[in-house]
Amino acid sequence: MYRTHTCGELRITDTGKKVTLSGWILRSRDLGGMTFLDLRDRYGVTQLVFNMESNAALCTEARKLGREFVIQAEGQVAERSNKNPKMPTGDIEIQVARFTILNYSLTPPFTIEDESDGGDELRMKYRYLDLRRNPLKNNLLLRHRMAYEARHYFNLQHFIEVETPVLIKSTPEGARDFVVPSRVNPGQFYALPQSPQTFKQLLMVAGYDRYMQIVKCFRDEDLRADRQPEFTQIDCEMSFVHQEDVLEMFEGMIKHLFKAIKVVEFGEVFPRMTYAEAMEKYGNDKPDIRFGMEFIELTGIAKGKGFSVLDTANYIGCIVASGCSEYTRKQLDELTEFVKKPQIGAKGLIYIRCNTDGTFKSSMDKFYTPDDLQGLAKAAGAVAGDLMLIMAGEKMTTLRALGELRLEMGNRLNLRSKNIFKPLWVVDFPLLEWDRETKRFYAMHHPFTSPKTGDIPLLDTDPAGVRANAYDCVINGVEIGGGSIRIHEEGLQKKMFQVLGFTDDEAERQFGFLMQAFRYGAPPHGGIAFGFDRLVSLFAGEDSIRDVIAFPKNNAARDVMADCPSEISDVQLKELSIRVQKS
RNA sequence: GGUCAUGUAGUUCAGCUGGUUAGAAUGCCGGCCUGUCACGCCGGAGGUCGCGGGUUCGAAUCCCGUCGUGACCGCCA
Repeated sequence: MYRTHTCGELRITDTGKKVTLSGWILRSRDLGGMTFLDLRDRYGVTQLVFNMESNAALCTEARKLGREFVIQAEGQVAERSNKNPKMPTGDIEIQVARFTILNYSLTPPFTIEDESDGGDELRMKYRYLDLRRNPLKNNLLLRHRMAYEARHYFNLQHFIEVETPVLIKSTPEGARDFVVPSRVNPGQFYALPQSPQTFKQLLMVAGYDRYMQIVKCFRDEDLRADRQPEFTQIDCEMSFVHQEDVLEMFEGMIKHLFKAIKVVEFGEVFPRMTYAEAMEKYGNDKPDIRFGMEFIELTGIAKGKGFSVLDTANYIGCIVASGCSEYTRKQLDELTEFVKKPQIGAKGLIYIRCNTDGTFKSSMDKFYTPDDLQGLAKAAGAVAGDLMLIMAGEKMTTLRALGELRLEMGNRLNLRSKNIFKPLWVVDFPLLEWDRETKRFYAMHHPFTSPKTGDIPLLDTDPAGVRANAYDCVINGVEIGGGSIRIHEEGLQKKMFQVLGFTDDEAERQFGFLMQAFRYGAPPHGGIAFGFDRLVSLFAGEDSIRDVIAFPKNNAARDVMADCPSEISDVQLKELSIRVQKS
């Protein structure tokens, strides 16, 4: 028997017990006459004590143990004369009678402590050592509990988890597919699923009614802090539901997780905001509503003073930063630089200081009298002590830029606390998006999303104006999940493919099996998929989903620990009938 | 594909406008220490300054290229 107890469970009430513990040496403190070792396992840390007086030979041996050696120690639980209130086991220690080295360890390249001295790159290379640290361990435990609680909720709601295939048919729509060559079908490829979309719809056709799956999905696109090539979704689908039924069910799941894991309760239903409203007020389809600072449009009243920047703009909007009228020239310059970054691309930034003495100071004083400025301030609801930040230009571009500025101000003013959670549903997304490069419409969500019934006639006259039965769950400015009510009639689905520029042949070749299934009694259905990694990182307060994934890929989609991807042998290539172009 | 940042002991970093032997902390090794818990004290080892080229009397420092890493834009139905 390697252990009778874990390193996290012994307390003062266990004093006197003979116990055996196994674990890793966290650190040792050699005081000469006595030596203390901190023994760590998944459950905690327990202090082992060795004394020269009582057992010189053993104590001498214990001094030689290095960091991260794996040992098994037998001894008696004793009350400490000097207790350590900082650790749960701090009232006791083990007076070791005997120990065995189960394994040696090289000195780890960084310290296995909460505040490690290791950099990102190194910790990624030795991920298994990094995972020994509490922050990552706690994240993985949190992840486990969240998956467990999600399944618990869905089980109570009569959902069943069904596994869908990982080797599936490639389709050109949407993200780039990862492909897998088929050995027995030379020259042909599977794709890894970007999501189990078609399969969950087929499960609805099959009558399974309420489906969920915590499932790996794959997208061969560039990475971000919140994007990995393989990621996990909580994928769900329901039959005989309208949009409201779906929102209610999955809002319930989110609320359950918050209640069970974070002990946070939301009294009322999550706010609903249309896509149009989100863009108008926040310049963003995933607004962070932990703070206000909503846009105020000034297009109608700010023009006509001879300031060409405003006069030629088809949109003028502002945000009001309360209490920021004292911003220095340097701070204003920084904000201007911020919006002029190529990623944001604004031409400039106009400010109006609403001074506490009732006067106004603006970067456009040359064109606007104090009365004019007062008028603008009044329209924006700015009061003495506030700073108005104004942007103008082409409407969509300006809204987006103002949205970025709003988030930046939120950061600067510490309005984005990680301990506050503000969820909402963004609804009524456009069905289609025009792509300038390929000169065609793409489905904003996916091609199976149903249009709002009233907007169906617009499919022929004004496709861009068609709204979809599509919704996103947004928390703190993070898109946590998205879904839609699907098309379940063959006719409408055909129409949709037509609008997307598919010929009947192409539609048949790529989605024939789904279209065929729809001919056999597809029920009305809809669903949603949550980004599980993002949800966990939100709960964990982490900025990157890498911190909640056991073995993530780096920026360049590489596993630096395993050095993957890597080349394969000529034999493998030949078997797969693949020839690699040497560059 | 693009923009920005970054690369210096095992590790995390400092090293100003170019100037003699490249520093600190931590880790590691050795010594001392009987109540530590980030133990303490003393001593020691450890660096081709990512790589290649250039400018210069002289380059960790300036320039060009390249590679690695990170953030973002494009991309992500």
